[in-house]
Amino acid sequence: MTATDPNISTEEKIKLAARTVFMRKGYAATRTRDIAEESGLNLALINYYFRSKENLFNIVMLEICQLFASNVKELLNNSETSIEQKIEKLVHHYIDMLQSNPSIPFFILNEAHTDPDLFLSRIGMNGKMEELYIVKQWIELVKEKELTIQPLHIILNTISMTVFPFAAAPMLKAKSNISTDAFKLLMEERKIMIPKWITMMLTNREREIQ
Amino acid sequence: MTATDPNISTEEKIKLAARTVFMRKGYAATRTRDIAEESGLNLALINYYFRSKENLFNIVMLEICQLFASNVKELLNNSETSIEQKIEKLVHHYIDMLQSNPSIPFFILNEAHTDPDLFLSRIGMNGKMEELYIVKQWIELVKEKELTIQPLHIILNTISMTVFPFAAAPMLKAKSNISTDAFKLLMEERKIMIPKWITMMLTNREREIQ
DNA sequence: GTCTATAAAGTGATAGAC
DNA sequence: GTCTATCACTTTATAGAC
Repeated sequence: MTATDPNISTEEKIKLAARTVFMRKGYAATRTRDIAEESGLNLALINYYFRSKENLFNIVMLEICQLFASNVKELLNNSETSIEQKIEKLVHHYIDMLQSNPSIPFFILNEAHTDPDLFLSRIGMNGKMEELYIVKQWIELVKEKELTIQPLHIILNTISMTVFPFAAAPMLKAKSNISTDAFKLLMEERKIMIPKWITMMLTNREREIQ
Repeated sequence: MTATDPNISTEEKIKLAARTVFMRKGYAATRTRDIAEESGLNLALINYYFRSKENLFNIVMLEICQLFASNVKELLNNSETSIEQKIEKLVHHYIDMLQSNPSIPFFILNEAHTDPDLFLSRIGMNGKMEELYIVKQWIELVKEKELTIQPLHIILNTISMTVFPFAAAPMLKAKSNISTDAFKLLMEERKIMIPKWITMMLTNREREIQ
């Protein structure tokens, strides 16, 4: 399904083209002419269907952010799964999703950097981290295993190791001689490895790694 | 030292203001008027001193990228230090530098995403990763300890856990109730923890973590 | 609904006074 | 060197023909 497919509506064509260009260049660097060109349609149709560039952007961004945040809150708030299971599911979910949409981290960081509060309200993640079930589980685990580590470190480590490689992929591809296919394989490896590394951090007592 | 300090030259004031605004908003979203306002000076002076917005940007970006890349290549290519020492130095170097310049990761990712090759040639890191001494050390270590892990994973993990939190800081501050000071302390903790986590990944044989 | 032509506003750059 | 005023061009948005 591309923006020039004859079987989809004009409105949808514009939205698909906008999604492509906004993700590639960010809001400010994107011209409505770029979107018109990408969609193979006329410039005036953008305003006919979406009233303004900003309105079109808000619609596109909302969809991307919902994709990025979908299931994650529920996953972390599930009282039926263990911490290890949550982390494994989270890592799989993000890597699978980012393999198909590798520009999302760049896009998200860009928007979050420009206006963090607006961004978070848009993706419906207003709830504080502290209220999630996984945090309660973590506090229990820390007590039980006599760990001194903060849950925030583990959350940061999980998200960092999972998401950052996609954001850094353009540099990585230029700096090492890694191809797009090799990068995909690398991330498939990480899908297995990251939960193991996190488990290591979780099961080793601090004095054992000093 | 700010852009409105009366003791520095007009040229330097413009460069400082440009640095601030370009880092905050990226190239495309920055207007020369924003830089003039930030510096407390007149719009025309930007072109008087720097000829064009693009030229000013190139100068500012070069300085930021050199700051970002300074010593890193030498550090990773040093044949006198162990892998663990290299990682510890690298993590300390980046966290110290990013504590003072927290917008750099956003800026770097933004530019690298827009034009990776141009970016890499600008910061003088054209050499391939494979040629660095640390990679040779790693291959030796993998053989010796019977690890099956790729060095690239460890490099990615180190950079991810170190740099990504700064890129994600705006979201983190909005989502958890963490303050700017608490974030600084968190990163000081990570300066100690990250090398330990990496050492764990390095010293545990794969079968032991399965 | 879709197009061409154009208005309206924004933005980088410069001329010329001081 | 520094400022005001303005040009030249780009870009968003709209009017109006089909």
